[in-house]
Amino acid sequence: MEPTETPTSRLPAFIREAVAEDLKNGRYTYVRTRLPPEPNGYLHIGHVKAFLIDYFTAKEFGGELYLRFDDTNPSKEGTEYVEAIEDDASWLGIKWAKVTFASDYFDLLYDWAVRLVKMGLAYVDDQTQEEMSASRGTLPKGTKWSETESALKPGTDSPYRNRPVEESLDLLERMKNGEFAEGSRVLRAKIDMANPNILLRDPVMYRIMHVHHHRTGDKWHIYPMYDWSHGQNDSMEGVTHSLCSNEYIIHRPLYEWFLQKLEAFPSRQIEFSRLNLTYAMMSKRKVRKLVETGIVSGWDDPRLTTLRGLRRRGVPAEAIIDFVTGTGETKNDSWVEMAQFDAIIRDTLNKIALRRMAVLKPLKLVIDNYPDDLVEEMDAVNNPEDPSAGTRKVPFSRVVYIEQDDFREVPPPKYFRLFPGNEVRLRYAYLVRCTSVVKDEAGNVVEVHATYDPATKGGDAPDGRKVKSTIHWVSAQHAIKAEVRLYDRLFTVENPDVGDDLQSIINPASLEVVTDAFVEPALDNVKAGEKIQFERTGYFCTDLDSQPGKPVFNRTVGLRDTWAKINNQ
RNA sequence: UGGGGCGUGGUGCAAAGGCAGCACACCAGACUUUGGAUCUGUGGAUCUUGGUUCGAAUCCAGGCGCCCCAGCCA
Repeated sequence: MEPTETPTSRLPAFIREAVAEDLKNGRYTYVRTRLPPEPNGYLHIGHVKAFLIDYFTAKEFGGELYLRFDDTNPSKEGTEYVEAIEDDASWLGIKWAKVTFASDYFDLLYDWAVRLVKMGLAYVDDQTQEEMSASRGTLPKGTKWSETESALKPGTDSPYRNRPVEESLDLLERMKNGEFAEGSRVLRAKIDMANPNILLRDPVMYRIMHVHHHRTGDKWHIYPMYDWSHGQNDSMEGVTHSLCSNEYIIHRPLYEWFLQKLEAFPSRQIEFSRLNLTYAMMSKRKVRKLVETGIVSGWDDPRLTTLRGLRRRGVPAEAIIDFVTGTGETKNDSWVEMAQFDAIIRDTLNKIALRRMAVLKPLKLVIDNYPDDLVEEMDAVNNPEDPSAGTRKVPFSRVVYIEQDDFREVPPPKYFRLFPGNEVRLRYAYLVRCTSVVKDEAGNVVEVHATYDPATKGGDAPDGRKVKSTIHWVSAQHAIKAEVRLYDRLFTVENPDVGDDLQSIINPASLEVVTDAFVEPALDNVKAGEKIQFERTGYFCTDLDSQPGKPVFNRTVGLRDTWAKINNQ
């Protein structure tokens, strides 16, 4: 029996310790976490870390997880994203106790805001956006922090800051009812315009938006800001631990201020560092631009690190989870190398992918002494890593296709594959020796001739002689034509999130479409999403574009290629 | 002359005052019916200065570096 993995190995130590301590000292008697995606785009690998931490924290402590959509900005959000996010998260294997929405709490949240106004802790401000920005006591955009001493400068109070409570109450009600134009007024918390933490300089709670909401329709004309929603929703739902990325550290004092003033259930915010992956684009805005400008084929383009893209490329959910949890979670800013992700994908696929033979760049090999009309069924292993995957028959005949790369008329040093006079093994078939080549007028090799040793059926020589190389092949008369999409990294730079000229950082070789590959007959009827290893080439996955008799394969990741390294030296 | 966070090989993570270890990457070799997988080995790190201590990556003080914050985004 395999030892089952302890759930503790999936959680960052500092979070586990903090939660355990809260339980031990009675701060909480149970654990509840929440997953707070904004339904304004598709999930990418950067989100997975937060998902997993929330999920495993709840799981490890016998608590529960809520999936709560942060739908506080209807101008950017929509139902299609809600469905896609639920679908992607389910695919990852994440389970939640229930689905909620920030908008479920709009009524209660409004009541809480009224309470704060009545307590003299919030007020309606009539300043323009520019006035507010100027009075915050900071410098215009573009100024470097270090270039100024004015960052010290406290903000100045709004002229509306001390208006009567009754007046604020009336204006807030009318804001809610849609009586005022967008941008004309906001509700602000009354905290401290001189606070060194800018978020505490009377933050905006509600802004006016005459926008249709995908769940509440036209009921509301004001919508809450993140800071005046997230913590309150956590509290309303009885969330104990609100886990988020480091960028929210400076929001924590505000998070706590609201809950203390309202004497509400004291949810606790704990932060961790977000996942940065080299060569991956994490900015939703920029990914959207890639999709909209047609640089990629859609949100599920296999070159994207969206969950949908990874899924279509053939990356198993298990590999994503192992990768993200395996990178370890700390508060350190970090950049994980894409190579590490590739290694885990290979590792996962190595155990489960069925082996098949496929020739991507075909070269005809004629075995002159093999009978013209003979076809033999060769026994081939489906997965050497997993005997239970069984074997299959592969037809062999006089003319086969081999990879162009597996033949050189003039072999470079350390090249062990086919060249005139050399003997190699055709995998699971025979030892063959190259006898001659046929060239076209331009001098290109278009056909290779060889002879086979009938005593070596299956690949072993009775006299015990060894060959240095085994190459794969597909019988020409049995071959199935296939399209193969060779994906490579989308960007030429490690951090594609900086800069705005997308076109200049796109890897022109990120997709090579091979339309006339040949694959063995066993690949005729594979269902979409099937994980296959093309022997000696890489891991592939059948694409949803596959048609009967015309399969399409995506390269998930190449095999580790020692020859490529030798070749480069 | 603002506030906050973070500093361990190339990258990511361990080591909770006691031999600085693991994975990926890199290099060398063994084995191999995938130049895959597997196995073995090499090289390489505690930001810095001082202090406490028999002993410091770990504790203390100063310095340095990187990151986040001035949306009516989340």
